[in-house]
This record gives sequence, structure tokens and C-alpha cells, in this order.
Amino acid sequence: MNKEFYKLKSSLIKTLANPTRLMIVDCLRKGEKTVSDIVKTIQDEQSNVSKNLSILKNQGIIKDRKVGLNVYYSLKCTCIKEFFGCLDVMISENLEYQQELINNSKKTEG
Amino acid sequence: MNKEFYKLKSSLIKTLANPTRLMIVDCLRKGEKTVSDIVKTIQDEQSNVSKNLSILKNQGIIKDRKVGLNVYYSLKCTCIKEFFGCLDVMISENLEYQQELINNSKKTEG
DNA sequence: TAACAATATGCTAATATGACCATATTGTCA
DNA sequence: TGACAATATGGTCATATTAGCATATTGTTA
Repeated sequence: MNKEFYKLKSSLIKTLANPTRLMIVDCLRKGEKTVSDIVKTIQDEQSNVSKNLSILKNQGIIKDRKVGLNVYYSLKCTCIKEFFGCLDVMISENLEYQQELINNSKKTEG
Repeated sequence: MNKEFYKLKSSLIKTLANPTRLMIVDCLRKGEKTVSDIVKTIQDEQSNVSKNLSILKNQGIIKDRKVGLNVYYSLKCTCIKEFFGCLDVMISENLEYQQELINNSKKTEG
């Protein structure tokens, strides 16, 4: 197995493994937005949003476009939908699993 | 936006943002495997593999089954395919993008 | 050019993560 | 039960990541 390839892949995933960046990406799924739009939507510090935008951009996940004072950001890749689709399935299955664990422990308690 | 939800989501993604764990998941896509099978395939320390298997299991990404001395691990979620599909698209697009950057810098150099 | 608005960057301390090694646990079989 | 094989866990140190703050940069308009 080619470890370098997996390192590359994991660094891409790492970029998405951050709540602020996930919120940004989710926000951009609705279309192109300026930095201040995003700041308002996700209610975070401007400097934080800006920093995380540049991290996402460096990983090639989003792109930008300057118009006067504003910078418009948008998703580069539409397949992000499938990415999140799988995550949502995993999360809901995981919740069911944890629910089962709770139920089973209740059974053995009594 | 519900920050707690994004934290949950990012912790799930974080679990996959590690080369060793990615190798394990990829290895398990071919079917159920014992710990020592995985150790051989990905050529890592047994203790590392074991630890990362338990991290994947705790996040509900894989499941296990004990048979005598052996523990068989397998993927819980088949949608992982879509997850990786999107990543692969992003990686190849990113490579193209970086290639462009290199080409453009060559143009302006001359 | 001064004042302002939008965005980006540098620094820092707290926290999280990783690999590695030694060792523990669990199960089998003679 | 003792020896062994498969797997899991604990401790540790180096490194990575994060948010928050202050400040810098860039662009506009009067």
C-alpha cells in the first residue's frame, strides 16, 4: 500500500474535519457568498472565518473571486454532496447503534 | 447553525483523517479481515493497528466479531464508497489545479 | 491623501493527536 | 496449569491544531 497516497488523502479529509470549516462548506452549498455573508451565517469571528477560508482554498475545496472590497467564495467540487451524504448515513446509523447499546444496558439492569 | 451538530460531524470525519485508518478502511473494503491480516497488508505495528481499529469501532465505522483467538473486523457502512469517490475527485482536480499553477508560473517566468 | 470598510495575517497559549514501546489481556492447546 | 498466539491497553513525548486577539493589507470614496 502506498502510504504517501494515504497521507495526501488524509490531509484532504483533515481539512474538512473541523466544525467551522464544515459550516462554511455547508453555507457555500447554497451558492457563492462573501466573507461577511459567511461570518453572519455561521456567527464566528471574522479572522477565524478568513483563516479557515484560506485553508479550504489551499486544499482546492473552494475558490474565490474578488469584486472591489468583497471576496466571493464558492465550492469547487459538486461531489461534496455525496461526501456529506455518506457522513449523514454514518451519523444516523451511529445514533441508532448507541441507542441500541442504551436499550441493551437497560434490559440487563432490571 | 447548530454548532454541536457540526462538532459531531467533524469528529466523525476526524476519525477518517488519518493515513493508518484510511488504509485499514480501504483494506476492509475487500471484506472481513483479522487484525493480523490487516497488519500484514498495511505493514504497520500491531499495537498501532489495534488502537486505530478501536478508534474506528468507537465511531461506528467498523464492527468486530470474535472467533477464538481471532477478531474479525468489517465495515459497517457501505456508503463509504461514495465518501471516497468524492475524495478521489477532489484529489485529482486538486492535482490538475496545482499543475495549472505550475504551468502559469512557468509562463510568467520567461 | 485621509478615513473607512472588507478581508487577511502573525502571534500565542491551550489542547489534541500520533507513533512508539512495553506490557496486559484473552483464548487455545498440550 | 504453563506456554504460546492474537489482540488490546497504558504511558510518554514530540508535534499539530485551534481560537482569539491585535494588527496588517487592500480597495473605495470623499
